[in-house]
Amino acid sequence: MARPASKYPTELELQILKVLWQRSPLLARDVQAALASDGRDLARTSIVTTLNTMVAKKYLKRSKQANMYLFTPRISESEVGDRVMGDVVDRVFDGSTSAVLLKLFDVTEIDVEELKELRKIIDLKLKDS
Amino acid sequence: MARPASKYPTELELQILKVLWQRSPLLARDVQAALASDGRDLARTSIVTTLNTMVAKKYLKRSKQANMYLFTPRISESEVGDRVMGDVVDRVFDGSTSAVLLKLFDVTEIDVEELKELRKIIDLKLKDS
DNA sequence: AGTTATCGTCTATTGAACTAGACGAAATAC
DNA sequence: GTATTTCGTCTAGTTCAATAGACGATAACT
Repeated sequence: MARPASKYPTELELQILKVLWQRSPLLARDVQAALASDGRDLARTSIVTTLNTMVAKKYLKRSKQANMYLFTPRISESEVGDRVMGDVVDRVFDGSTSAVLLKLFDVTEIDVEELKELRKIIDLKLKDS
Repeated sequence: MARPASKYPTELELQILKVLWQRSPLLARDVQAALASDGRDLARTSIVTTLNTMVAKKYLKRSKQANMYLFTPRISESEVGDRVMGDVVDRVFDGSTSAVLLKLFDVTEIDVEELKELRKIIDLKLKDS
């Protein structure tokens, strides 16, 4: 009942993770500054509150440095990608990988280089099997 | 501000849409029955409330039939796919289509037939450009 | 030493999603 | 013709995410 907790990082959490994936560990204030320079201007306490819930969710870990805390990711960018794609594939596209691929081709612009790269990957996969 | 509204159908909304994409228009009670047989057993009023918010969001339209309402999707399966993939690509994968593709290959099982199919699509795309 | 800035914790508000009960109107059953 | 079922609307409670203020402790500046 009630609104369910999201299965993977929310919007703000993802923004924070992106900052920390680039440089970590960081102090809350540095995270705040980074988000601010990305146009998301939040009060210090908003950041701190969110960082702490992310620690509770195991997205981050926290370590004391003198009298303040440093935050480090506990979940990798790749792991988040896995979870999100996994969920989208099976909840939105009913588990059909090819449906997702077709949609991708449909929705986005892919340049020739990427297409060639992709064909290489496919050929490799085909050899494997 | 508070938690923002989701950009595309939520979990329950998606389940309802899937029902209606298969057969529509339907009465609230039929939607309820369909969800129940998928293991999601909700009170009638829960379904009705949700259907009405979906009408407000323009995901559905409602038409009176005698003394009750029939519900029909106003958004297609393909459109939802577009929105979800679009958001995932640019929010989670920073707009990198190839990153998404690699992740897909990584996360899911793709059989040989699908791979061949996909290569055809790529070759076609390459000819186009 | 006294003022100012900085940290962390705790408390609080708002809005969305999820869920369902109360209630009256209308249709159906007996 | 009364009783029961079926609808729709309205109201309401719960949880989570997002946001931030109040407040006390501590550190830094002057």
